[in-house]
Amino acid sequence: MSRQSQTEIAVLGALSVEPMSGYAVRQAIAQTLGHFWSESFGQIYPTLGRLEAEGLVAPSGEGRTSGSTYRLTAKGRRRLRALLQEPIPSAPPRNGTLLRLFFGGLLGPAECRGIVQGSRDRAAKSLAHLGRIRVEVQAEVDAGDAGAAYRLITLSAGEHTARAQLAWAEETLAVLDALDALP
Amino acid sequence: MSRQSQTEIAVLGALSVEPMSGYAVRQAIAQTLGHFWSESFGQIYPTLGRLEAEGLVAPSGEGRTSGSTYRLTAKGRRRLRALLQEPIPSAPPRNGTLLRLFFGGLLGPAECRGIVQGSRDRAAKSLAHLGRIRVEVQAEVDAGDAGAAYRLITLSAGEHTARAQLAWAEETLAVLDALDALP
DNA sequence: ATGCGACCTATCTAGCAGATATGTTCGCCC
DNA sequence: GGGCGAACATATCTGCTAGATAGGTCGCAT
Repeated sequence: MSRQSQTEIAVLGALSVEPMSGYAVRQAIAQTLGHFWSESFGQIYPTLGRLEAEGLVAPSGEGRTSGSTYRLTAKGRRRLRALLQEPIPSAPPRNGTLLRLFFGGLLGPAECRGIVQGSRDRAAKSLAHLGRIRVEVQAEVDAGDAGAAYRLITLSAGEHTARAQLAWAEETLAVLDALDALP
Repeated sequence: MSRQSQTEIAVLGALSVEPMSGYAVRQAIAQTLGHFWSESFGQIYPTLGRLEAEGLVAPSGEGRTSGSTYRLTAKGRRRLRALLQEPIPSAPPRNGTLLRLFFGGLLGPAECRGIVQGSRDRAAKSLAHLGRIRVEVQAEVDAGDAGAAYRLITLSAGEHTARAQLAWAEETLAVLDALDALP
């Protein structure tokens, strides 16, 4: 039961906040879990169908258009809690930037600089973005939202990672300068 | 041509160091690229077959057993250099730890502590492991190995990431303690 | 001599991302 | 009021990918 269930957690989790359509689930995941999770329609719709067949979610006739809206059932909420407790499948690494830099000797310092600068810029952008979200979530914490504290925790993880990436990129640009200058 | 080619880079890159069998390619990737890359046999063997058909790698009758050993051809080396220059596909996020903590309100602080401690322990272990590799690679740098400087760069990235994860975990454990104590 | 562990080559299943196709509904400008 | 574009919504297909599984060879130690 360990394989799969990752998408299920995300979908059930999204619906645990409020009822919504498949489209809205995708939006919610991209916006609020965006910096550490993603789902595609190709996953969401089959998953919703399966979850409905199992009685974990149910249609809830609402929404702007003809689109069907789903809500979490009591059984679905129990299942979500159970899934959250399951062991965490190891995160697959796969960092394209590092793969290229590892063979950087074939490219030379100049080309590598470009790659590292791209990485630094993305980290800086991400850090700024997370900072903007932080003030929103902090406001929710101050307003007494119990779950907001946990959202702050995941936000903090993103910030730590982005700052680490930034620091590494600056350090690496200096190293590449030295490599370019010396030999 | 952007999709795929990620596995090709890793396989061609491994063979650029020295000729080896498919099994050894997997070993090499797991050992030296392990902290930011992975490949499975299910990917490696079909890829090797395709690369051979394209003339990018060629059998080089050697190796301990009946197993065929592959070497990089001149054409393959050119292809690798070209692939390294291609734009980097965005890294898929998917962090199972953060997915669970985001919905941590459903689990409670105690359960979350366990998840975060696991994350902290993995980071500490990783940091120690990377430190051991660092002394080896540093020795290669001192011995005048030109490519070793780039290996040091990717190593440093792993260390930055692991330290960030460690710092976040410590910070988060304190936050969870506070959540547990107050309400 | 056999049994263990390493080396080595596959193949299959299901998860998954991204692209694509198709249609609906809304707000708004002209 | 009619058309246009943006957001909304559902669905499917392709190919990459991880992990499991299964089979086979070889050297060596007990």
